[in-house]
Amino acid sequence: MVEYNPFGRFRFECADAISKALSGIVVGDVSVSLERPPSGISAEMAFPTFALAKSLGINPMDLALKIAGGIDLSSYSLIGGVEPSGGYVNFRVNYQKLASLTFKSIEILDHNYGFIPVDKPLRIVVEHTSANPIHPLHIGAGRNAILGDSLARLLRGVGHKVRTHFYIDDVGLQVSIAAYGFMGVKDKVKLNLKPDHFIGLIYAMTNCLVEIRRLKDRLATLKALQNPDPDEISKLNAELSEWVSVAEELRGRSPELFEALLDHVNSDADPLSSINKLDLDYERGVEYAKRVIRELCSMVIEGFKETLSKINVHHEFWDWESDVVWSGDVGRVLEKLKGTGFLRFEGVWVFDVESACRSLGLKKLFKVDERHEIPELVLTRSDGRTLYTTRDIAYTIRQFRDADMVIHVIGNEQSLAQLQLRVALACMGLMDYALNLLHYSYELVHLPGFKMSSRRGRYVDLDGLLREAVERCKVEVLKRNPGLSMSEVEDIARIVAVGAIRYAMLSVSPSKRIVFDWSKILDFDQNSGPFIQYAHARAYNILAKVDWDYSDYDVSKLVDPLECKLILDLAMFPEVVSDAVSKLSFESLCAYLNDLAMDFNLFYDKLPVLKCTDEGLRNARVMLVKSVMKTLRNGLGILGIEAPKRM
RNA sequence: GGGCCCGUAGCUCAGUUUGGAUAGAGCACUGGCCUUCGGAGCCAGGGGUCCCGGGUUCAAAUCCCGGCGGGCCCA
Repeated sequence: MVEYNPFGRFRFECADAISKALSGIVVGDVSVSLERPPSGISAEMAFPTFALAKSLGINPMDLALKIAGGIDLSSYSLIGGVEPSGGYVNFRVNYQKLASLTFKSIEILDHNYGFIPVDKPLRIVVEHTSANPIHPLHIGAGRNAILGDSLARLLRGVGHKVRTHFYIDDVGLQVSIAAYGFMGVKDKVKLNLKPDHFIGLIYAMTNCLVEIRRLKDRLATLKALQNPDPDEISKLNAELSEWVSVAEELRGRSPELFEALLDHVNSDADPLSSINKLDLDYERGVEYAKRVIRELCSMVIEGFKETLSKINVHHEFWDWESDVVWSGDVGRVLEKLKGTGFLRFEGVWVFDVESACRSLGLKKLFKVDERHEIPELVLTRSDGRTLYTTRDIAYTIRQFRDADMVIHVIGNEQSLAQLQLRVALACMGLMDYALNLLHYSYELVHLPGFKMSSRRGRYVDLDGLLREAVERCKVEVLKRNPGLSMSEVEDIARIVAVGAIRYAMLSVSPSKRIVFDWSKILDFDQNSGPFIQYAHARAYNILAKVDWDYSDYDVSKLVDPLECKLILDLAMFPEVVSDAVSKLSFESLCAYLNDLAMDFNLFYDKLPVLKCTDEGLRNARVMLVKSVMKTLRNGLGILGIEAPKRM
């Protein structure tokens, strides 16, 4: 017999036993809510009688006694015992029967163990990472990518049809700044850099030079006045000197590139308007602009793909924001919104989100406090260019073409824009979309000491983080596996490093900001990816030495508390996964896998498998180890962490 | 000024959606285990006004109201 959810089976039996026992005591249905007793209580499931006792006007202890006495254990297979304790009815599980059911289920379900199939599979779009294509992915984008990728793995696991999308934000001023610089140097300077790093440097330098130029021009204009405002002059000077020091920093990274860009900017009478023109031309689809910006973005995206694949992240679709604009979708969205009566024109088009919410009664639907006035959204610039959120409305509608649900994995700072987006959809009569769009919000990664700033070229990039982590792991792998070839060492080190990084990102709630700390990410002790991977490798190596037929195993001999704990852990895995699905979060799953690894290490230390002299017990332990190995592997799979055979 | 998020051991965090028995991990700290299937391991120990104040309840870290502190967004 196969059971997708062995512990759930036990839970069901307990609830059934309670209901049957209650039918002799209470009339009518009572909802039976069971809970896990705290450690220290020797029971696996408990029913608190307090609420029911109160409604019946009797003492909880008496009620618990009465219920426990009314349960006939003979009709249940997994319940090993029942007893009243205070106001609780406590159930003990029959470990041997649970083990038998669990082992068989894991054996047969194998890679699918843990995933209880959903009744109705949905078509779900997960859009994640979507970093600006003008600099390398930094550590914050890494958090986004790892969360989004794991969400996709989790949802696929239980049967949803998931598509992952990367939204290439190639429209907008920042890309135009990078492209402006790129145009001036692309045929002159060749650096031996990964393309995204090369463009990142061009972007930071160009932005810096243009800023300095802008500030100098402003100062000159200001000083030419009759009565210049001294406060403003000193403010501009302060800004200028900050950018000058940024320039020094950047020049040091590549003097050749810096000088070339400096020439380029200096030879232009008005760099800012050149950039604005490029931006406008790109949005209009003018050929030269298309050529240069697409070339630049494609280079960066090649770099992204390389980086992402190293941390086991892959996107199926790469959508260009410009395609949405050029297709006319954005224009149609704007027209449609104008027809709703919630737009007004004051040089630019403004969307009155608050009155839209009020007349359509959206606040309750979107769980926004009625008293909260939602700020309006500016949709266009004065020259007709659209703004980011406007384009995002059109893009979201596209995402829904072939999907029941769309998940946007985007930082917490975008929560207002994402709310305004939902309101816009609702106004356009797309209420289904508005309700099935989920902003999966996460806090950014902070760097102690200074603020990360792509505009200033200051960030911790993912490639660097990974390189550092792999180097650190290589030392450890070499120490433990002296016979391996360098490429094997490299492979294992990469697997472990990625395990460490992904676990570090997934084990804390997305709503908590992460303060970046090398020592924490590279800590391979308990509560880390490598700790779990290590338990897997240990289990694998025991099994690799088993060369006999162990199908004749005797679960009744698994009586040691260490064995029982593992059996319980294994049986509970599917409920942990369901919980992750319903909360869309990974913290409990991480904690579970860490516990399972820890419980396995304990067992490993105390109870021999290969050297066990009792044959039936030895074979049962082999089954236990095998089940642990598969469960660890499946759990790590959700987190996008590989389960190594050695490390 | 308004909104969203966060506040639990020296540090990093689970637990809060759905209230339940003695609030859990890891790191760090102190002391132990190297004749054992891999020591990235295991065992023992100390460490708490669950930010504060009210309220609801048989029962509050958890729910409600009011504050305080930090981050972000809008202005």
